[in-house]
Amino acid sequence: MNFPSVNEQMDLLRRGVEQIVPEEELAEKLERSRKNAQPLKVKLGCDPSRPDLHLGHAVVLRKLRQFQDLGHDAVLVVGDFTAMIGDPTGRNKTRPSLTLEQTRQNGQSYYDQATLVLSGERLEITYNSEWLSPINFADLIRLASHITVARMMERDDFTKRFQAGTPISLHELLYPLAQAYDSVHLKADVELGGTDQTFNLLMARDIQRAYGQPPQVILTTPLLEGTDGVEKMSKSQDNFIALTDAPDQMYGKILSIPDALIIPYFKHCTPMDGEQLADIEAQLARPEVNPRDHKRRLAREIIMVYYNREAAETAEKAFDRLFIHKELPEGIPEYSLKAKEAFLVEVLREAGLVTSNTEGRRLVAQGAVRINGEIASDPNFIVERSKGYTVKVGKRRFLRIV
RNA sequence: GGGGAGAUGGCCGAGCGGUCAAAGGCAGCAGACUGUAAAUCUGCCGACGUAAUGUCUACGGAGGUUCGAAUCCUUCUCUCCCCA
Repeated sequence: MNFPSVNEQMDLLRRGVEQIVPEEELAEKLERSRKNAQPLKVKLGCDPSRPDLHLGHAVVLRKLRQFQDLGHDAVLVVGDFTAMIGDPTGRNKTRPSLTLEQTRQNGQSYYDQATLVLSGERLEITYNSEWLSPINFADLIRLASHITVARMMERDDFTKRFQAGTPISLHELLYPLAQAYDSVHLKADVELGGTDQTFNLLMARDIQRAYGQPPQVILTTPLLEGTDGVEKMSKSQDNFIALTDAPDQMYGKILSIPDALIIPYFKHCTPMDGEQLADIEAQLARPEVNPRDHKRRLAREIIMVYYNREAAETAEKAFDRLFIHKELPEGIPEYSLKAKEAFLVEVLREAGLVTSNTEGRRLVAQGAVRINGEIASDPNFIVERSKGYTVKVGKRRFLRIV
């Protein structure tokens, strides 16, 4: 196996990374791996309770991909066992405990989505129930004995919650230990994670040492802000762009991000290098440049990462038609009336455009519903079969009634 | 082990016997404006209902008092604080 030079590897790996702890150790590990022609084992944990991946996840996945491209081995650890604890980083205290079957399904789905970014080669997927489940109480005591309460409470969100008086269950303290033990079991050389994982990743270093292993190097990637520009991208905030979003959806979502996110998104979601980024940044600084044009480019670039150039161009055209020229999009879902006639509002609800009849009425009252281009003002409008209607609700919900 | 406080809509948080589908804020949705940006302004924001001073469901769970309870009582579950 031929690895690029250590300097070359470091240059690439450092890019877009928040922190490498400790950097010299990574260089040493790369050096040794090169000398012995032995790839590094790079670990990334994934949460099987939320199997929907978005651009935020892609930041760290892309970093892992770089390791793969350099010739190292990626290990995805599906935290099916730790999911029973629920990562205390999340605010949700109670997570529905998943059955083994569900975690396997989610794990598979995670894998399918992750390979949109990762290479299928040099990729291993593991489930931590495999080694955590057989651990007995004595093992657990031994494991826990290596860490003091004070050390555990250093973790930012534990401290905060403790001070704020919000409950911390004892088992939550075990989460970092469990995750750390994963690294021991796998003999990980490197572990990747978002900056919110820093504590957990560092914990593994201590535990690995306690078990007589060389500690892993940790590499953290920034948390990408969501489309609202305020909160971190997450499904629960509904500010995400899913990896599996259709090109049209991606395009629309990207164009609605605040301007301040243009650079971060270019940086973390596209293959642009430092020079190209600087160039875009310089252009955006000029008053005569409309940020929208760069946003359009950003949208195309991101779509090209997950689809291809044609898809990007098609999405852009569809967008222009819909929002700039205010024409109808292609592929409007159709709904065939079962009865001879029906209340429009009920049809909308059945078609999933609104969640309740009340919401539908409300929207009609607000002038948000158009029938064949005309604002519908009658909440009791009745649609008749075979008349054919094109209905628009709000800006982006369409339905063709036949 | 003892004492005290608390659990309200997606979240935060007011209410403390009727006028409460529950103030206010955030989030969300819609309209205006625009670059589907941000900011701003306006309206909406449990369900059902053509509409109503209408019906149903809802203030941790279960009972009870009352003409009437988010509000009072009993009990259960959960949480926080102080003392030991």
